[in-house]
Amino acid sequence: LQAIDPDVLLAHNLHRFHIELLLQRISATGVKHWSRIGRLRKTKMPTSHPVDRGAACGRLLCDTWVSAKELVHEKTYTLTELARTRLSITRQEIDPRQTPAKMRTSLGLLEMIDNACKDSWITFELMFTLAILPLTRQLTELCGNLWIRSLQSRRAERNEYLLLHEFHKKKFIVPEPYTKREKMRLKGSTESSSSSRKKAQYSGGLVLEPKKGFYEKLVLLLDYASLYPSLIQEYNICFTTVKHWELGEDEIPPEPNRNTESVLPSVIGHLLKRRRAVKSLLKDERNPDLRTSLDIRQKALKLVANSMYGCLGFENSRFYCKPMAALITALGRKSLTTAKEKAEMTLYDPPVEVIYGDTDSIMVHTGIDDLAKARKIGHEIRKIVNKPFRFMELELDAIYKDMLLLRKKKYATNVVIERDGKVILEREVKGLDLVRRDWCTLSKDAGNVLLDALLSGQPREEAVAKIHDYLTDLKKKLTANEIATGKFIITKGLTKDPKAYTDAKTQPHVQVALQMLKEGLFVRSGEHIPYIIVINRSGGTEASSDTSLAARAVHVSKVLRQSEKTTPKEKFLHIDIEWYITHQILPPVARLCEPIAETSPGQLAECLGLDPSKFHRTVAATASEDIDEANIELDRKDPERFSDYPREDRLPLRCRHCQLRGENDENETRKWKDIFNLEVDGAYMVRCHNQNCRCGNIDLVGDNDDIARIMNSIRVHFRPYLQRFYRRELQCDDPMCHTRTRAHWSTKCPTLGCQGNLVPMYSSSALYQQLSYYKSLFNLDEAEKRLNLERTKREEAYQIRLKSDSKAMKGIDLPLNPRDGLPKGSEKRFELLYNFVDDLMHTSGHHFVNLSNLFAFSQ
DNA sequence: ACCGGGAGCGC
DNA sequence: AGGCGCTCCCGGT
Repeated sequence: LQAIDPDVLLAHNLHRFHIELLLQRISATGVKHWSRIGRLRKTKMPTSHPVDRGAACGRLLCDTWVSAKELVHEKTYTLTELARTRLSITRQEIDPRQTPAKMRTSLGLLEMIDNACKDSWITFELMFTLAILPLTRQLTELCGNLWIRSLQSRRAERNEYLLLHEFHKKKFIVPEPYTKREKMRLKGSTESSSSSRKKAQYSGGLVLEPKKGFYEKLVLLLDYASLYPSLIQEYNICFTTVKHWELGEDEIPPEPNRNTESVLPSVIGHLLKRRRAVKSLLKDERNPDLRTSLDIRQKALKLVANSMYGCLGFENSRFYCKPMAALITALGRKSLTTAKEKAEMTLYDPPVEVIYGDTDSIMVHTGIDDLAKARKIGHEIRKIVNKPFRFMELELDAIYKDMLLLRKKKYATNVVIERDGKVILEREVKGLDLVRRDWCTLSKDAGNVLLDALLSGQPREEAVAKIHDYLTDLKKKLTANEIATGKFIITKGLTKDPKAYTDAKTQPHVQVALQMLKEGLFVRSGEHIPYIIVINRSGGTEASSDTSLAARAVHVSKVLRQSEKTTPKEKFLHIDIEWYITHQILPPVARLCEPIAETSPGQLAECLGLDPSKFHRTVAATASEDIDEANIELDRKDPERFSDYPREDRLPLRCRHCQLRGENDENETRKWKDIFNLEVDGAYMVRCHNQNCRCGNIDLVGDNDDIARIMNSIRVHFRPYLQRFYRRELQCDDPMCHTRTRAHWSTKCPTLGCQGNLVPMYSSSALYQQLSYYKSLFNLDEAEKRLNLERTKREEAYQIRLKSDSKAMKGIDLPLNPRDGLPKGSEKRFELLYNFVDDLMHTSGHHFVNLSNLFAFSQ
């Protein structure tokens, strides 16, 4: 160090590991002049917090772990992972427990040295790839703080310096920071739980209730550009204008006077203006080096502007001001609400619908497929919303195609991207289980397969079939032990040191961490613990205390290491396949399929080889309701129940003769009448009613061609009913509540404060009724019953009329049997058609009542 | 059935 | 060593 005298010390995890390690080794081995790791001669080596005590003062300390956490979004920030994702390098890891053994052989030692060199190089590349030094330098120049502090990612401090400089320049007196004692006193009075996250001190962003479902038409994403910074400008929010000093606890201050521009808005405005300028320079710049540097500059400006709000709500900040933070979020909520309302006030055909929104964005379902039209709608909404604002700007950020909206902050979609006139779709997944590290790869793989199927644009039935096949196959592979151990790894982070947990025994990752400590490994807060759940291995004689989940968690390395061994006796750790299916695969898979009407949790469970009846509970309310409804219909054996069946739901069959000969008038009577038009023409079955028709009013099902034609007509006629049912739209049964939403399994009304239940707008019993209607058209026995009934009625009417009117016509000239007058073989053809509808009913059976025994399809 | 701790997302 | 909002799992009561 003395010879090289570097300006920068670099390492991955420098602050929490390397500096301390260096000093520890220096003191252990008695190396002289320890303070040469810095540039100031010091005598006493600090025992703790060497960086804060200035042990390395005079040099910049660049910690790629710290910087990566601020600059890029990753699932985990180990050097191995960053090398993989950022540099596409596979880094070799060495188990620290192997170190002593390696150090004993020269070959092992060389390997260790080689490894250390490679790690240094990776860290170097990472620093350059992330542009850590130029970016932090920009931040430092902007805010006027120390560079080394920017490298430590202290946003609050950066912010503090920026404001200090600004207020000082304008001759303001700045607030003194609290002293240690004052902080202690404040904390003591308000009490605080040292452990987990604090309760929120004020309300934040508004999240609109999502209209859950699957959207096949285009969806617009409109969002406010830099919402909080532009709110500060728009409403002139400043320490000098918001009357935070005359407020009670939890009061939201009134909107400040907007006619002047105060300090904070001008600082923000300055930052945003400079960013716009840099961005426009970037647009025309061709030199790649300059482009990189300009891009870094615009990023830094954005970072500073965006972090202002967060620091206002930060209790330890010098410029902490809760009322201002609360006012900003309140205005943000208002802005989002007005954007939603204005979007919904537009008059488009079909009407657009705001299906979701979070803090600064609204998602608008256009109901159309035309990209250009959708974009136009987006820009029109944008214009309406932006009209009253001076600074705030709603932008059309993206257009989505095929969107699965599951819950607040959880959705998946394809983003429509136009590149060189071509349209490309790019997957975007937010918040779903499959983007979280605490689900095993197996579970995430399944999730991705499901999304591939659902968002591929193929028909829903096909997608669902693929999903069922995949799950069935997955189950097969799992039972056959064909899945790699690595797929079962679950990773969870420690937020505390393992020994600090009060409920350690209930948490798998804490249990594993404690086990690691026992084995002499370093484990501390912030570490990610990879583990696998194995089968309870208590032999029976021992007390079975290790049946709890936490006790069945084992560190990955143990499972992997044992699989290398050959002796079967030593393979005592068995992955708990059953647990993975029921806890890691089924729940996320079922959640993804919630809006998909073509399947159900029971069916998904069945594919995975589970007892579907056990998963009825999750859907109990909806399913049982449907079963009851359908049963009521079944119990009603009223032969006349379709006599007043709505005209629009009836099957419109036409006589092929009239049609072909052009003998049809506009008159509806030329249509084939179905049997239920009793009042018109008696209870005959399907005859042409055109008196002049060449068919001679013979029966509709004259030959085999007719059968094929009718079957097709039924298919075509039935499709929209099935589709309506598939959409599974629900509405609240509370007459005061007009909530409508798409299907999900909960029957509670999603509207806040409403206690109503959701009922299907098109229920399974309605669908069932439709099928029953088709069936009745071809049921000769039922027709006979109806004829008999009708005859009795007419006879009675005749008797009554006879008493009062001697000239009454008899009018009971009905055939005795519906089979009368039918051409030869018709009866058989009716049977064929009847069976056809019956089949249709059975194949749709499972859609009606999730796996109930109503249709006994389990065979 | 309800509650709180813990984790990890979204914005 | 910025903020709050929102699931989701688990165990305890």
